[in-house]
Amino acid sequence: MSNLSARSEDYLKAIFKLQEEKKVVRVKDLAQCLDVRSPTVVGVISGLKESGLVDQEHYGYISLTSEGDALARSLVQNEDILRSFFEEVFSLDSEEAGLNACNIEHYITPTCRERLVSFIKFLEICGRGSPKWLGHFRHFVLTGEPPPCDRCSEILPVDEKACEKD
Amino acid sequence: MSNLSARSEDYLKAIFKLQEEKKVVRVKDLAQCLDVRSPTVVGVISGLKESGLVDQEHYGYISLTSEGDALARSLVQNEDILRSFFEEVFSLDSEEAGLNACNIEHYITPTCRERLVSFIKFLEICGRGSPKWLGHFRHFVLTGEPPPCDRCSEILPVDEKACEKD
DNA sequence: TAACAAAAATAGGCGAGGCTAACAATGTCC
DNA sequence: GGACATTGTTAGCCTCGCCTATTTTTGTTA
Repeated sequence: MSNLSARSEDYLKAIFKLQEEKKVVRVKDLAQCLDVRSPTVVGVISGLKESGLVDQEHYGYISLTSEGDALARSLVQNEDILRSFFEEVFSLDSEEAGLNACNIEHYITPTCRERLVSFIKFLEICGRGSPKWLGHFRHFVLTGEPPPCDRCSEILPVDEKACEKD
Repeated sequence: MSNLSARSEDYLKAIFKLQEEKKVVRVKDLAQCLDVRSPTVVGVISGLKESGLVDQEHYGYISLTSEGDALARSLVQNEDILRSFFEEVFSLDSEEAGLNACNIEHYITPTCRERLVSFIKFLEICGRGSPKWLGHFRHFVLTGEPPPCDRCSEILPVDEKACEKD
């Protein structure tokens, strides 16, 4: 995808996010954010500098090159798509959705990503973000009770209508 | 999850799968399957032996201990769940679904896995594997045309019924 | 401005998971 | 049973991403 290791992508994403919220990014911030020690950051950053994705002057702040920014932005975007999916469809809480999204983001193929986007868009179109069947699924997850559409598709048109109201 | 690196999990899964189809597993088979050289396999396997997950006598065949077998089975099962999801819900072709599943399997949290299982079960219950909305989604993915349920939920009960027939 | 605190960089080490080249064991076939 | 091909192992090296200990630079403050 990006020719970078998963870990380097993590560093790039972290820089991007920190830049948004803090304006300047220091080695120390990154270390804290990624839960590693400063020398580790220095090492990885030096690789990203060589790849032309990151700028930093000696003992100075860290920033993304335009190339690095574009890449980081797309990675973060992928992560956001995944998080939305996990939150909205799978009803994971924000933290767990984020964890899954962050870890998985490196590995999904472009088509898979595209399908995720489509799926979320589909939800929007077909039920303003939450079509009926999704409510049924959430109910199923929480209670284990089979969804009402079960009955619908087995019995009468009358009941189908009832289900739709559900 | 398993306290093992993602890569070690790959080796374990590969042994499990090869064992199913070939009965005996050799270093060479694993090397081919994982696209690495024999010495690499020997190195990783030696770690798995120390962890008590794999058995092998000197210059002999490789097999899973009962512990290794149990672990590998659960990993492969997770992978299968993901593949089903990608194939059935996202309409990815078999190969791409497998690729995503294999790469992602290491990273999903237990709750996320559970939701995947629930989701697939939900599809089974609510439409014998393929409820109407899923057909609509597939159509949406292929053509970009908005799903009919869009119209349904905006207009009249009569049309709702029409949608259900769709 | 000199001293000290904070942050970044360097030096050097470690384990995982790759590799090649060389060597050892095993199996097969005349 | 000896020769040779196949396969597994060992040795030794590399990169990545992590670490601790130490040094260098920068910033602050008396």
